[in-house]
Amino acid sequence: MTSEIREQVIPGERGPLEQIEQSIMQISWLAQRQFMQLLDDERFRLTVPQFYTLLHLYQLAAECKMSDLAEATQQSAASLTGVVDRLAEKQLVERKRHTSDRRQVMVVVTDRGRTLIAEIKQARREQMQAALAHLVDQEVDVLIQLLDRVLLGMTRVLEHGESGRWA
Amino acid sequence: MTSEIREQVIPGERGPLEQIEQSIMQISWLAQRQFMQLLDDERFRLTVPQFYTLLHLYQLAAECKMSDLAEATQQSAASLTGVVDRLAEKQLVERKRHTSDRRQVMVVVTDRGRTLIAEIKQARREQMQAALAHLVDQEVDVLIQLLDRVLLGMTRVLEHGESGRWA
DNA sequence: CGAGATAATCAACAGCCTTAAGTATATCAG
DNA sequence: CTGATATACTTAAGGCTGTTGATTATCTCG
Repeated sequence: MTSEIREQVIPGERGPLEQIEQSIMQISWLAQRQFMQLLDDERFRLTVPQFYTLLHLYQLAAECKMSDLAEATQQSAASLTGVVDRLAEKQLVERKRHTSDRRQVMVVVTDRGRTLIAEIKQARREQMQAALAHLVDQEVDVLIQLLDRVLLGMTRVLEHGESGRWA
Repeated sequence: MTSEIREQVIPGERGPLEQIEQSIMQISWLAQRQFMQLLDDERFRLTVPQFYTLLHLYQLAAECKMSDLAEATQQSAASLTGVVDRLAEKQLVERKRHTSDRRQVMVVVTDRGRTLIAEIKQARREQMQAALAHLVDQEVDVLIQLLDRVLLGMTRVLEHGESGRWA
């Protein structure tokens, strides 16, 4: 895996991995904060976990059982119950019982939910456009490819970790 | 600012900006979730906002008044009060009064806090190493540069936004 | 001194997180 | 069929963070 030594751990030294670590941490933090504020807008009135839950259902374009939804969105089942409660109150999703196994609860996004997600994604794209305005097209392409591979690496580590946890 | 039209908004079409938007959103979400679990480890027992607050003080390497800290970490003053309360309980930071202006509260990281941050950064780097193991050195370099520019764009938009908000 | 601005905290309430316990349904051995 | 066990989800309690609006202490300036 680590066939070469990219970084010697000299205190005070900053290796490339540490730089990426810091950049990703900061981008994650800032992106979440800004997104939180965007979602708080009167047009949307969603929280971040609510958005990601709804987004997953939107992208799936099919009904999804609670436990699968919990795993996909990295939330505990107990947490997800509350999130789906609030989404259902707002009529953005609907709960149904699985026909044959009545223990399972299936969740689907409603038309209202689909519309809302589309609006949020549009607003988010405008934010992104402002943040990336100074990158040229070619850089954008490279960035897309690299981000995809980072994402792949992160999800893979997640899957391999014992019961979804790292540490 | 948007001198060229990179993306026509055709519903259902996926332009490059939308791809970056999605990648960054997903990476942010995953990174935060994974980091949350790492911080929950018995060695650390921190929350994400506590970590970022402590990190800022660590990087600053100087005392910082509450309002500056709130702005730097994108938290409301009211929220930050509680976060600093808990960090102080754990003896990771200390509160002091500004000598001349006694309204201001200055916060400093303690030795204990510095040690903890260093340990967390080390653990985080190991996670990152696993996630980025399949990138070659040159890609890592390019990624660093692009992430820096994304970060710059995001912070700049933040600063220009009315009272720190977008939307 | 007194009015107003500024810095931080407090109070009340909602949402999400964790852990542990509880409920309903399914499965399977005897 | 019955009873034990497993599975899927919900509920409950407690802690942390977020919001808004009020409050306290201090500073500044006329």
